[in-house]
Amino acid sequence: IKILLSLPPVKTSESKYCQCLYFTANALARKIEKLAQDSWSKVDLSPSHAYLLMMAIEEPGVQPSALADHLQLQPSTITRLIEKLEDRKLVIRATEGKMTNVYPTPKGKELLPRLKECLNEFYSSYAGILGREESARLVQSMGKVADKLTS
Amino acid sequence: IKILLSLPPVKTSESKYCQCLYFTANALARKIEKLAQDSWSKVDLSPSHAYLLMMAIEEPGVQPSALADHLQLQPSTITRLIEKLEDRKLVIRATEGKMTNVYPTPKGKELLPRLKECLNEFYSSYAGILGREESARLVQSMGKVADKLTS
DNA sequence: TTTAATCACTTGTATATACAATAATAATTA
DNA sequence: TAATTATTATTGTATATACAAGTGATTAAA
Repeated sequence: IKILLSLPPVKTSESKYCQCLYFTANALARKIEKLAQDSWSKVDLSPSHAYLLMMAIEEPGVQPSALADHLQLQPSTITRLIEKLEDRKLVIRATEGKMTNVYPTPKGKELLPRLKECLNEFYSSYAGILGREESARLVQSMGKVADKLTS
Repeated sequence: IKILLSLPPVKTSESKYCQCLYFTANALARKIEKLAQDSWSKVDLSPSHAYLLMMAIEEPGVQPSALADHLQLQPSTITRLIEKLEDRKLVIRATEGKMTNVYPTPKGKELLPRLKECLNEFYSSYAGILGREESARLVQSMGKVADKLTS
């Protein structure tokens, strides 16, 4: 007789090194990344690309340095993200002197309603699992901790 | 007169999208990753390589699948990590049929005391910033959340 | 007992991100 | 005003990880 065991995945909290912030933080980030990717797959963008595009729509002409600050990524990463969005004709860059401004194209702006849908879907997908309260609490405390670690 | 402003970095909790679990979790994970990398740079290993090596020392003959479970990484990632440790003569693989066993080499075992030092340094580095209590609480709640997201 | 399914791992390739070095421009200082 | 320094962004390269497809080895099914 074949027993379909289908072992449940090892829980993060039961992993041998679960008490280590390193694994826990990374494992959590990867799971959230996956949730987010699923939500934004409908517009065929990675979460980071989608957020960047949304920022460019909300604040046309936003500069890479500001994007780097808000998205908490390095400038070089921002350059790479913009390049891809430019390839897809969703934004354009206007360089003037040492400054660069990023503007959404009409095609990019058209995408806004769908982007918002994805955002809502993503929020719901974790709020639905964790509850609104716990989600908010977690985000808050992770934010505070991240700040403390910036020393 | 030159004013040395040296602007403080934008705080995670003040970022435009700070309320979004996506950025917060990723930003936190990246900061912790960096702390961990600093701690293990003394043995010239990435945190993941170091943990894998420690597991192989603690449990000689451990299999890639078990490593994947405990380190919460995909099997292919484990293969890559082992390859590098093998290149550096810190572990060896013994393949028997479809199974593979990973053993530390003498050179790998010698490294154990230094690995433990790094581990302690890493723990101290965040416990020193966050406090033991808060660290433990955070790890716990992140672990619980990660489990809930595995659905 | 041959065939099919499953398992344990590996390989090829892709993504997300970073660091270090560079270029171009702008702002300070001498 | 010429020389130096700082700022903004980009490029080349590297790391950490994943997914999907592939390879043997084993187990189950026909």
